[in-house]
Amino acid sequence: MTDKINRRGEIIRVASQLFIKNGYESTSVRDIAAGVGCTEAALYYHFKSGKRAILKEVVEVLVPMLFNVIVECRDAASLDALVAQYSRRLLDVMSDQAEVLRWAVSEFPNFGEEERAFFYEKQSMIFSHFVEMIQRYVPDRAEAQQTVWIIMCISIGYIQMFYSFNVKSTPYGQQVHLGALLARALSLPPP
Amino acid sequence: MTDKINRRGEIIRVASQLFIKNGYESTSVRDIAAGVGCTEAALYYHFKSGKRAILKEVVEVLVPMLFNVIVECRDAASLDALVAQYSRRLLDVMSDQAEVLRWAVSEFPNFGEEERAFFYEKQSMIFSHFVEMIQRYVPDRAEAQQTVWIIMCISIGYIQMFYSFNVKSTPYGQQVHLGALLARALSLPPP
DNA sequence: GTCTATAGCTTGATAGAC
DNA sequence: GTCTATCAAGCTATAGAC
Repeated sequence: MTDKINRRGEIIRVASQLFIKNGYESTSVRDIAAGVGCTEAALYYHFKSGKRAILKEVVEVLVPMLFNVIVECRDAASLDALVAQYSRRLLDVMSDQAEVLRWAVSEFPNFGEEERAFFYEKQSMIFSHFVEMIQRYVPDRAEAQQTVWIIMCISIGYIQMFYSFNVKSTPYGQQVHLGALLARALSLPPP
Repeated sequence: MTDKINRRGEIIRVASQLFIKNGYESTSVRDIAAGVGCTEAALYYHFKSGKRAILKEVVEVLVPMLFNVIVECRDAASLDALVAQYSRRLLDVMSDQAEVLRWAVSEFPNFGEEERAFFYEKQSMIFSHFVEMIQRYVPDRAEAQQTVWIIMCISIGYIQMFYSFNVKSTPYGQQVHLGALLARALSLPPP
C-alpha cells in the first residue's frame, strides 16, 4: 500500500539488468543492493535463499520475453505477410531480444532443474502455438513444423551473428536483411 | 627440449577447457594452476599480465575452431553435395562446436579490442572463402552471399537450439535434421 | 622456472539492534 | 523491513628464496 510496496519487484528489475549486463556470477549481491538503494541484509530479508532465489525469479521474468515476439503476429493474411510482420516486429525489439538471448545462452548451464523446466515449458508452448499459426497457410503438419524450425533457427542465428557478435557485413556485402533471408529460405517472394 | 618444454601450451590447453566449462570469471587462477599441476605463482611467470593474458591466447586457439568446419568442405560436386558434406561434418564435431559457440557468445562482451579484432578477422576470412566456394555453384555473388548467410544463421541457430539449450523435439515432432533444414531453406532436394 | 608465503581485496551470508 | 557490523572463504597478484 505504501510506495515501497514493491521493493521485491524492484530487486528483480535491477537484478535482471545486472545479470544481463554482467552475468550472474559477476553480479554481486552488493551490486544489486546498491542498484536498488538498500543494504545487502535487506535483500536477504526478501529472498531467504539469497542470490540463487533472485536468479530463479529473474528467469521467470526474462524467459517469456524470449519467446513472446512470436505470439504477437496473429491474423496475418498470408505466410508472406506473417513472415514480414514477424521480422519487422523482431527487429523492433532486437536489441532487447539480443541481450536476453545472449544472457540465456550464457546462463543456461548455471540453471537448476526448476529454471530449465520453466524454460522448456515456455519454449514448447510457443512452438505449438507457432505451428498452429503456420498451419493456416501450410496445412501439412510436418511441413509446418519444419517451417517453424527454419524461422526459429534463422532468427536465433541472425540475432547472435549481427547483434551478439555485432558482425558487420563484409566489404562486398550490403546490410543483411532478416526479412529477405527468411523469405528466401521459405521460398517466398522477396519483401 | 626437455619434456616440460611446453608448460605454456599446457596452461593454454587447461585454461581453454576451464573457460569453456565454467566461464572466464568463474575460473580462478588457482583452478588453472591446479589443473596444470603447478602453483599460481608459476602461472604469473609465464603470463606476466596474469589471467587476462591467458584469455587472450585462449581466444587465439578457440576462435579458429569456430570457423574451421567450413574450410574442410572443398571439392564437392554440387551445392547439394556441399551442403550434405557440410552438415555431416558439422554434426560430427557438434558437441565441441556447441561448447565453443556457447562460450564465444558468453564471453564476447568481456573481450577486449584485440580479441574482438581477432574474431572479426577470422570471421571475415572464412566468410569470403565460403562465398568463393559457393560461387562455383551459384555464380551470382549477391546470391552466393545470401546463401552463405542462410547456412551460417541456420547452423548457429540449430546449434544453440539443440545443443546449447538442448531442446528436445516436441511430442508431435520427430528429430529435427540439420541437413534437411538446410536443403529446404536452399530449395535443394531433401537429403 | 618453480616454489612458499602473504598482502590486499571482494565475495555471499548472518547476527542482532532499531 | 531495514540497518550496522562482522565473518570465513575466496580472489588476483607479488616478493623473495631456491
